[in-house]
Order: sequence, then structure tokens, then C-alpha cells
Amino acid sequence: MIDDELWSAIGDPTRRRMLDLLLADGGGTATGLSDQLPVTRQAVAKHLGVLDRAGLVHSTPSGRERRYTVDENRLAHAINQLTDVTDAWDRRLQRIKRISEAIEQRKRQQP
Amino acid sequence: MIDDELWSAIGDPTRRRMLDLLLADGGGTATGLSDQLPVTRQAVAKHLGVLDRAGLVHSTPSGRERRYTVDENRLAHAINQLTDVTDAWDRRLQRIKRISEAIEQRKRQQP
DNA sequence: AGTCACATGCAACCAAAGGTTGCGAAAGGA
DNA sequence: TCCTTTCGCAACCTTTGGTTGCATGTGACT
Repeated sequence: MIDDELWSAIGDPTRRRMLDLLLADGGGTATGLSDQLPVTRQAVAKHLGVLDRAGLVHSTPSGRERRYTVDENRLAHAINQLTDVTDAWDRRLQRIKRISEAIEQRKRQQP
Repeated sequence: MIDDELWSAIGDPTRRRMLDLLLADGGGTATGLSDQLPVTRQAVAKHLGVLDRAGLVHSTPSGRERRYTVDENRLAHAINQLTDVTDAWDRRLQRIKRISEAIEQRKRQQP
């Protein structure tokens, strides 16, 4: 089963956009991210804390600013788990579709 | 971009398990679901309201109970959007990996 | 050195959402 | 009829995403 902490980390829309921006720019700061987002720097800082605890980003202080970068291996791992979930649902939907088709088939043969 | 209402509907772990149970059993009631979940019937009822507003389930009153079933088309649509997101992230990770490999390559050629 | 600007961290506060308990009402079975 | 079951509604608690306000530390510019 999927790690719920990982899912909840990437389940928030703002955090997804943050990861996207960090990947696009190759890292960034809380202030820099908040410039490109409709929320305040403090909200961004809290989200970075969540992502950090989930291991999806790492931070290093550099002078007066703190730079965050995405842990690509960890994100790849999270994406794999997401894919597992969607695949499982896909298989279940397919199975249900096959069953209902079989029932329809039988109905037509024995009305 | 993904529909955030759909994502938030399937983003909650309890709602994911509910959808899973409904698919496995071919539908169910709030009380029946709460028997198989670690939350109360009222919590389940609220979640069913969210899923209903997102169009992922439909309900029909039947005697003293109300039966819920999954809208398979709608769920399939949601799964497709999830897949789109994971694919987009996958592509971005691949691109970054290629870039960093190219940089490494250049470093080795010109140290 | 001295000051000014800027990025951060911390605290208090607010609103929405997931969860709980409690209660009253409608439908089925003894 | 009476009892059980299932539901729906309301009040309340806790967590979480978001805000404003303030103090601190670091870089930059005269």
C-alpha cells in the first residue's frame, strides 16, 4: 500500500506547484517561490517544511537565504507509488467491465 | 491542468479506501462502509457527500437505506488525469537527468 | 564602520475540513 | 404494536492551510 505521508505531501495543489517550480528552476527559496505563487512566503515556508519531512526536498542555508532543491530519487519513488495506485484502480475497473459484459452476454443468451 | 476538485476528492486516504470498497462490493451504504473502516458512519456520510458532489458516486434511496455506487466513467476520467500528472513529472525528471548527464560528460572532457 | 534592505524564523490568529458524540425521525421485522 | 436499524441534522473538537505582525541575521552600499 502507498505511504500516506508521501501521498499527502504531493496531494496538496500548492505543494504540487511548488515541486513543479523547483524542478523547472533547479531549486529556489521560500521568497522566490512565493513570488510565483498566490500565497504568502510563510505559507510557502510551512509547505517546504512538510516536503522536507517527507524527504521530497532538501535545504542548505547559503548566506542570508535558504535554498531548497528537489530530491529527485524520492520524487521518482513517490511517482512510482502513484502509478501503482492508478494501475490498481485501472485493473479493478477493467475486471468489473469484463464481468458486467459477461452478464450482459448471458442475458442475451437466456432472456 | 488537473481539476483540483477531482484530485482533492480522491486525495483523501479514507475516500480512496471507500472507493476501493465500493468497487470491490459493487456498491454499499454508509453504515456498511463504516463497518469496514476505522471511522464513524457520520464521517463516512460526509465523505460520500464529497464524492457525490465530485460526481464519483451516485446514490439511490432504497427502503430505509441509501445505496451508493461508483460512477465508473467518472472514476476512469479521474484516473486518466492522475496519470497525466505522473507522466508530466516523469518527463520532467527524465529531462533533468539527461541535462545533468550532459554536464557530467562535458566535465570529463574538459577538466 | 554604519546604515539600509532583504530573507528568514517564530508566534498568534482565522477559516475550512475531517472526525466525533448526541438526538430525533422514518422504514422493516418480531 | 414495539423494537431495531438506518438515516439525517446539529454541535463541538482538532488539524491544517493561510494570514498578519514582529524580531533576527546577513548582505550591500556610502
